[in-house]
Amino acid sequence: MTTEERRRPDARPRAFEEVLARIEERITADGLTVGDRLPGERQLAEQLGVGRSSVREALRVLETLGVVASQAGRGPDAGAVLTSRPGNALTDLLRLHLGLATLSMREVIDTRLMIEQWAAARAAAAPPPAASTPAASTPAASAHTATARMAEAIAAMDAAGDPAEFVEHDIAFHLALAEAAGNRLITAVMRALRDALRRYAVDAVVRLGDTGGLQDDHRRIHRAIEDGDAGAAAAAVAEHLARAYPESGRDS
Amino acid sequence: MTTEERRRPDARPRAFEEVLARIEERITADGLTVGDRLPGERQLAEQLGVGRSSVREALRVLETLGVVASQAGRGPDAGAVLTSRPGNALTDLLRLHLGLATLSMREVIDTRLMIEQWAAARAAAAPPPAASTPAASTPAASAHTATARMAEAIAAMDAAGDPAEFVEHDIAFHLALAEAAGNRLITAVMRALRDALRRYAVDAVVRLGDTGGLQDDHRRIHRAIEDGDAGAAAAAVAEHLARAYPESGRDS
DNA sequence: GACCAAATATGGTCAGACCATACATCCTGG
DNA sequence: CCAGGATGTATGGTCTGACCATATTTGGTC
Repeated sequence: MTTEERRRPDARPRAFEEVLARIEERITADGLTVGDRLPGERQLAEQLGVGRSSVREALRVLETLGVVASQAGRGPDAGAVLTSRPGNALTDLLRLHLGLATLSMREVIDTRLMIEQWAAARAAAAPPPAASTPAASTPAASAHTATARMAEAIAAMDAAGDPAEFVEHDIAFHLALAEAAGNRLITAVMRALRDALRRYAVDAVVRLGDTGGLQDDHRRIHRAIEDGDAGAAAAAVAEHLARAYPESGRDS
Repeated sequence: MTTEERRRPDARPRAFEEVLARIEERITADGLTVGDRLPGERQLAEQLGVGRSSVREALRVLETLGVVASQAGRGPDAGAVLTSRPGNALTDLLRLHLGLATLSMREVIDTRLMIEQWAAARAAAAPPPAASTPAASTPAASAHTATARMAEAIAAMDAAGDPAEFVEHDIAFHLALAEAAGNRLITAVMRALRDALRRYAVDAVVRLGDTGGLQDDHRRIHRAIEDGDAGAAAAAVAEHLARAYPESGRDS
């Protein structure tokens, strides 16, 4: 009975939390968006009546959450700039909690299965609306629709020389699949899941030996999406994941 | 072309990043787990050859990710203790990126739909294995299986006096639904989604006026899960979410 | 033995200093 | 007038040292 509700439910907020709240307030109130700059650390400290270290801790939190990125030096790009990188936070979150055994590999794999089935069905049901993703997600993909990148990834996997290389393109394939659904939140989660499973995936490929079956699955998924057959797409994904992760990860 | 790849891809790591790596290394290497204590900030600083402020920034990051919790004072519970609260990080992540317009409400709602359909089907397919959740998720739920809590939430919604109260129990219902699937990662994501949508949900209830339809849905979902009918459970969830969020959230 | 006061360990915060970096500015030479 | 380098300066990154707040531990006192 010693450790019972040991949080800080009340407790007056710490200085950096106040800074955090004020910065967030400023973001929503002033309508700040990606690319805008925050005041310098010293200036912010003075404005909010706190020490610079408290400001720094708040900025560190925001950086962890993928909301700001700091750059030293001078000029338009220096200082704390608002960004939008939720992916790193999710990746760190998964890695650390997997390390702490808070999450099991099985749970991560099941989550991935859920996302991919959903994304495949969704991508098949809704054809790419002209310019793929509306907002800034992957600025590099202009003429590249997600399905086209899936096809490229399949070809690259055919040409891959070793398991590690195969997995890299496999990651690209499944990421493109998630992006095809056009949901940035799910894309970010998918990216984090794949990062967490990267090593695991290499082992799986090595264990299988032959990647022919996997490639057959990939082609079937791709075709089902292009044909607009949501049911077939989801089924193909389920088969594929079952082949890649056959009941493994029964730990915990 | 001014802002092109402005990250810090190389750049020698900052001190707090080194601290972060060493702490994570220690966690995995020494097999530290929830409840274990880290050395004090001063001691850690000396061990790693950095200033205390760098240690503090690293701890702030870990706290943001829900891996440690710090407590002042003295005694067994003081200091930085390893915890496991991935939920807060996800909630903050969603809230901030919604504020930055990196994510749209529609994307969040669609993600929620995906999770609930999956969870309902999963919960229906796999009956509760005796003691619901194995690890520490909601320590209060000992004799309470997830489905039992769903029934309780339905009753509480019937008795609710105002929309805010109704939504609170609605949240409990949907959280129990997610927990019924027995995946802690998905439960954590679901909790974050609901927190992000809380205000939105109240508006939706007020707009609907009558909560009878929602309650019918809730009962149908609950019954389908108890009957083990995965298809009916998923369909009921889809209908329910369509009723609650009818094409709204078309922003961005 | 019970109770209260002092010591102490811990995180929280601040102030100031210095370094590294990278753009801005100015000065010089052609 | 322009090109190029030297200097200036604003920014984040880091350390040191100090002090405060809190909560346990310790020890003294009745």
